[in-house]
Amino acid sequence: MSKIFADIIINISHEALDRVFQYEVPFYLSGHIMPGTKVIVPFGRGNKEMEGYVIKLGTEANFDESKIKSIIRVSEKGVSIEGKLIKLAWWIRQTYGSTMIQALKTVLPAGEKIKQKEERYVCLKLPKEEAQKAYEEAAKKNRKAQARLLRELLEQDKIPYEIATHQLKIGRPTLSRLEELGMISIEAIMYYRNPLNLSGELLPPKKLNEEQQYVADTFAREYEEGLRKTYLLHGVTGSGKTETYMACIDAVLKEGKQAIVLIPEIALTYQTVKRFYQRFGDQVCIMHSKLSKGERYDQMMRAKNGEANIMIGPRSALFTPFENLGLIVIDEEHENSYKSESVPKYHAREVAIYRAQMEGAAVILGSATPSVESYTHALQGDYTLFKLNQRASAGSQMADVHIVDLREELKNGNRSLFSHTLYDMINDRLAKKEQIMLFLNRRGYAGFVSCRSCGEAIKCPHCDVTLTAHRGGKLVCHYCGHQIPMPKLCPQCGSPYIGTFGTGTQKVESLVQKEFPQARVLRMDMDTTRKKNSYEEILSAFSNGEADILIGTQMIVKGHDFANTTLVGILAADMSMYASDFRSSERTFQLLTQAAGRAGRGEKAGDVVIQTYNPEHYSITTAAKQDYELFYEEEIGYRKVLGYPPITQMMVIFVGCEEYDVGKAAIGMLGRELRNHFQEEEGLYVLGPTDASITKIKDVYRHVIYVKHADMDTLVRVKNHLEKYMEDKKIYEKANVTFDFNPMIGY
DNA sequence: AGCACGCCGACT
DNA sequence: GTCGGCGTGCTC
Repeated sequence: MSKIFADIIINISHEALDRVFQYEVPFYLSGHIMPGTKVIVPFGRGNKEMEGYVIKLGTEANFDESKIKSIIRVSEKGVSIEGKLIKLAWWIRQTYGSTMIQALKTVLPAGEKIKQKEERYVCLKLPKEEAQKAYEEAAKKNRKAQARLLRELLEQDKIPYEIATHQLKIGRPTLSRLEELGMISIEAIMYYRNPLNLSGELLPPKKLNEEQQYVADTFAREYEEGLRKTYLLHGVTGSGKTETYMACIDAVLKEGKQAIVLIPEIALTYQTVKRFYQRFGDQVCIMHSKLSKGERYDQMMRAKNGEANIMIGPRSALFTPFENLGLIVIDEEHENSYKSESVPKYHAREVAIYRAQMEGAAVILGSATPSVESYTHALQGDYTLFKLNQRASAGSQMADVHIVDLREELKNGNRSLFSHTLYDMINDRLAKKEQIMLFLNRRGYAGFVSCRSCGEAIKCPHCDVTLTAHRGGKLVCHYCGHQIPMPKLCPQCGSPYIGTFGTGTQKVESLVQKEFPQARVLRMDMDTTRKKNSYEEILSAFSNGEADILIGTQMIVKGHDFANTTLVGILAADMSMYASDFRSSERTFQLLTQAAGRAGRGEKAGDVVIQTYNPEHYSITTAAKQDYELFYEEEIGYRKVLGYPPITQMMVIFVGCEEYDVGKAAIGMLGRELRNHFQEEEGLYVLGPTDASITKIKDVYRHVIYVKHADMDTLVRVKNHLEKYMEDKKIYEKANVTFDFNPMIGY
């Protein structure tokens, strides 16, 4: 029988965390040891007994076998939260493809070490006179390091650890020796900051309507019975999903458990968080990408120490180290931001369900426009489906939706951005002092520059995309940020007849100002929200009535309720439908539905105008009717016919390389190996290798292979085989290879 | 992080 | 010579 080796991370909060150490698993422990298990191992020259976590088991030794020691025993503490998270990291690594280190970095609380450095101080323990004596003695006896440190400590009795080691050049062993002698102490000063600084009175829960109450009651009953299910809460915009979540969280807290609430980054605003604070007070903590590392660490520690019971945050909050996790809520579960863009490319929904299973927690997914994946699971009975069909606040009703055919407008000689319908309605609302939102789906549409003589669009020299015209005569690449001044002549043929096509938000803004000079206009897009709180500022300015018209991209359709907004104009609804991936119709439907849901949140009725060149496309007609089921039927039909997720599972093998030929050779090898090794595999479908549709980004050439199969397990097997193959052939050294399962973006 | 090793100046 | 302080590097 062959030996079993375990890769182990030693439990020390140092850079050593970046390395794994291999130990042998003695036969009497085999079966007791798996990824996540905390074990005691002999470490270092003195074979000091150290705690470590097992992250992987295998039969191969990657180290001089004679030097490999054995695990002493399983740590009696059992699998703690770190162990669970490490096991989760292992699952993520297996499922999505990445190194263990990459997986660990996504899972373990970031900034642990950084925080310690910031907060650690060297303090003087002796009274002044004794310290003075000690200093003189040290100086006399040639204990230079001690003397340096003591002189400094006599002036200020507390110096940051970093200063001591770097500026005063005191070695770490010296400090610990002095600490042992009782002359100094090394203290980590901990204090928790509350980043939102919300205090004030708690508000009693809002009265739930019948539908909400039914959901909350059913959930609470099943939870008390010990059932841990995944629920899909399909609630129309404005149906009060948040109140319903809070009622469910209440039920979980009553059982002494903790809850994680995932929210898309963009919706994580003061308003949202405030509602949770008002209901649950100090039990709430938040994660936010704009918090500093230290602040984030504080929040994670509060969670770990049981000082907080509810964590609200984006994707990464999923890894909150709660010891007693009882519920994970994913709000707006269809959002793209739940899929990680970097390796490991995990989906928060799938990881949430796995973590919940592992720790005995329930999951609630909520959306007005559930992802096709989740709805399919719900129909199959994997998830329990709840529906909220009514708007929560009485008197608020669904808006009237008008579809305008832009082709007709064009025929009638209207070449402007605004159809007659929209133009009239804007004037009407301006007269009534009601507010208007204009939504432009800018992706792939913002003003690009092309030559009328040769037809060439001006491209970024580093990326295979057209540059976007910005105000002030600059052309900007939205992928790498490259900027050039607007050329006078076509770089291809030298013709002076070059011009801007398409419309960006900046252009819409100036057109609106020209057409409606009396209106006060606010614009919100990537450019105006780059600053720290500008997103909040713009929205609250609009909410306070400081502007009549808000122009923006996707980000204006999420979350916020503006009672006085009675008109939403979608200037060009088609633009997300021609993207190269299979989710484009779904995305269009979601966007339009969410945008339409912005109108008429108050007591006044609202109107939505959708301008489109494809008025008969199902994602537009069904969004206009706010009919999710109808959309779903159409969409799932297409996915079935074309073999796309969730009917068929899909894996993208992506190769990025600065040299085109090297990348092409690498992906060619993968393609051949894939076809050879799996030619017997029933139902496996391979497309490619081929150049990605955007062939170059930031000077990196992109190649892809698409692999499809009905079972995800088969695709994971393919991935595992290729990972091994790449290691053997050293392909990783030549090119960057990543895997993406059921991608959210086109390649 | 802890431990050993090897370097270097001071003192019996 | 040798002792003790100090920095460096390694740990499966």
